[in-house]
Amino acid sequence: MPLIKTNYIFITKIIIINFTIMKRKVTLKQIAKELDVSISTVSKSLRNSLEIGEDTRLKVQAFAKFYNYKPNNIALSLKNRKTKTIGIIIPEIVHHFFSTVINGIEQVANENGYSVIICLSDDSFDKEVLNMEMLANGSIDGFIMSLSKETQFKGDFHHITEVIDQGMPVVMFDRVTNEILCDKVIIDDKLSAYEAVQSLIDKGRKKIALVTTVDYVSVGKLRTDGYIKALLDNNIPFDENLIIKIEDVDTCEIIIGKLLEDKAIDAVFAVNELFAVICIKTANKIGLNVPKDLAVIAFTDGIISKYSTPTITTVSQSGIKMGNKAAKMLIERLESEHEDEEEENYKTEVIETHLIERESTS
Amino acid sequence: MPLIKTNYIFITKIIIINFTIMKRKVTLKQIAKELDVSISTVSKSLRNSLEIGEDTRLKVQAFAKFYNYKPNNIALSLKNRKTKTIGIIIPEIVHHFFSTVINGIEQVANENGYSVIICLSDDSFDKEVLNMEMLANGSIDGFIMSLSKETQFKGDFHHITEVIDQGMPVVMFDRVTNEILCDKVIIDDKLSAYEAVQSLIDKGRKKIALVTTVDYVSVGKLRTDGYIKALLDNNIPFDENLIIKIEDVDTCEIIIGKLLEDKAIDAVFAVNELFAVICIKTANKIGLNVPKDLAVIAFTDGIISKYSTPTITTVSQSGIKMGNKAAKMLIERLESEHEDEEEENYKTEVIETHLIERESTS
DNA sequence: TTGGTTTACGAAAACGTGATAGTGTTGAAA
DNA sequence: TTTCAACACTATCACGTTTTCGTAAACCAA
Repeated sequence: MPLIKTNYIFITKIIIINFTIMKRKVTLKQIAKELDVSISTVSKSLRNSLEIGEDTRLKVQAFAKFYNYKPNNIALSLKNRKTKTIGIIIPEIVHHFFSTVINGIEQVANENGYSVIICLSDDSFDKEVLNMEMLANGSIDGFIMSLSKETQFKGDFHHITEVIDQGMPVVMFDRVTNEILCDKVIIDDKLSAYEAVQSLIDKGRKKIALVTTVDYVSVGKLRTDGYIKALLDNNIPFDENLIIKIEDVDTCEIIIGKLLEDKAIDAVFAVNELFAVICIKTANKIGLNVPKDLAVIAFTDGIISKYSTPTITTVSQSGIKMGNKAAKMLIERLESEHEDEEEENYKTEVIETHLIERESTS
Repeated sequence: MPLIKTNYIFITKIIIINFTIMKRKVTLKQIAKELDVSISTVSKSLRNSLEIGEDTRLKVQAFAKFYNYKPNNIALSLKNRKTKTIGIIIPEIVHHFFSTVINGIEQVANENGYSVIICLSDDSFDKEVLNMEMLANGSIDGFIMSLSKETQFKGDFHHITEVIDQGMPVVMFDRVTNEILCDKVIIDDKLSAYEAVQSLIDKGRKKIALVTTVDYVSVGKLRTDGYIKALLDNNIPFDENLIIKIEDVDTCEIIIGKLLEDKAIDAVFAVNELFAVICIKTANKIGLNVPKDLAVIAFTDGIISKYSTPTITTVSQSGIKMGNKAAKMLIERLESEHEDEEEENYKTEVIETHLIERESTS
């Protein structure tokens, strides 16, 4: 039985080596040297190539298994010219929506053997550019990103154009721009806002205020549009004074307080749950009862809405779904790119939203 | 003026090339070919080597700049045997504390030219092992991780020992284990819990309940210990019935409700803010006023505590600081490892906590 | 024996980079 | 004129893989 004999020799050998090269990562070269065969033979054996005789193949496999050989990812990336890694660029991570999207991306990425590498722009244009350049130099196969506020404000997207021109696919989500042609995953911000406001009107609210962001934040603008449209469609006079645009969260309480001095206001539509909860707290302070005197509805369903008192009715945009979709689109493009070069049929996927009714409206 | 002449020729040349090789990433080889010099010359020119004549050097630099040449990260990683990438393994990302830590890690990493690659274990042992194996094959230089619940439950840390044995540094934070020797960043869970409970006692609370996690979650256990010690030190009889261990968040409301039936309970110490806010809501439901009838204090300062009604007094553990520290420790080890091999002086850093007093106690 | 086909393996290239070690030309000192 | 150094550049290797191509040896048929 030659096989057993081989194994025996092989095992004694291992023990000796074990003391010399310790537990450090083994390479094909080391295995080849130890077993006195060529690197090619080792490589082929491990991929079960029929070119290699059974004896050698099994010997190599046993040896590799013992040493827990795993191909070096970096070497593979270099050779294959793909890293199986997705780069994610988002404004911030301590943020329920964004972390949910990451979660969604990671799920799909993992299922398909991809890793995710995350960079934060901190809503800064420069950091966004820097991070993208860093990742674009071979570290990743494609981007999934949401624009920083500053980038949206400046309207400068050259860094994105650049990576796309280099043949690196980009999928944008949530905060997107029309100026870049690429795959996108969004919600219908305008329609969702419209429906939210409509629901307030349906509940008999007459004077609805809007607490939104500054206009250059794309989603803020769109939600504002939806709000206005809902009013007009219901023949409600649209009043500029009922719209406040928050630039700085830290000081918004005062502005909101001023807004609520108008006691005729019986509802507030806020473009995010932070604004909403601040509205509620401010309202409480000046003696208003939510929802009796003031109904509040927020965009983006997060942790705050669920645990605030009263709980807040929200427009839920599933970050998980957006992340899933974005990852799917990116991976699909990455894997298909080999067949047909640059068939630029970019898609924009719209993820459905729905209203989660809670205590703050009723 | 030969320089200008050179530049002229060079520019016209570029335009032609521009049409042929498009905007794709340029390599040293391509530049070398176009300028009819060797790869070494190009490489050296770009690193401003004095070996290369000024003419050639400037020419190459101009060409490279025009084409926006950037060295390929993967090639560099392979060559230098380091990736300048940190692997982060955490249980979940849609979680205020963990995302804060990531933020902290990313800050320091970025400052030092490192990227972060994030994997989620979803509190599953298998996913944790899989992710670590994936990253350990060359993708990263070191790990920063917090153990999954299941890993803590099983007490199986072989995957971590393995990467450490391979010479890959690991820094653990928050959910750590004594069974692994490595750098760690923690807070003094026991002491912090002790102080929180003491503060309740100082405010005259007599019967303090504890809402905690199951024991195998290391931090939950430690915080429980602190709670008990504070009681005993104040000669308050310790009552098993006042401690409830939550396994499943979804059903905890009922258990908490049952606990609060004991009207003598005048304070609750919860090991996280989610438990705390649920306590408050449950208390309100059964007619208790927080903080008058029931004081509530929570571990971990997050978004909920800040915006809940009433706002919640918390023990703040700065995720940012923990992340900063963890990243610093890892990078320090990575950069020093070359000098002295394997000088295993592992440290455990304790990050300070402090009590943030809000409305839920007073 | 010859010619051809398997079998079983090895050599070498390629991915992109940077470092080490050459190499040929020029100029100057001896 | 020889020698040696400075200059300006090139060749080669290594990092760890996979893959293509090549080639001995063995086998088989004619």
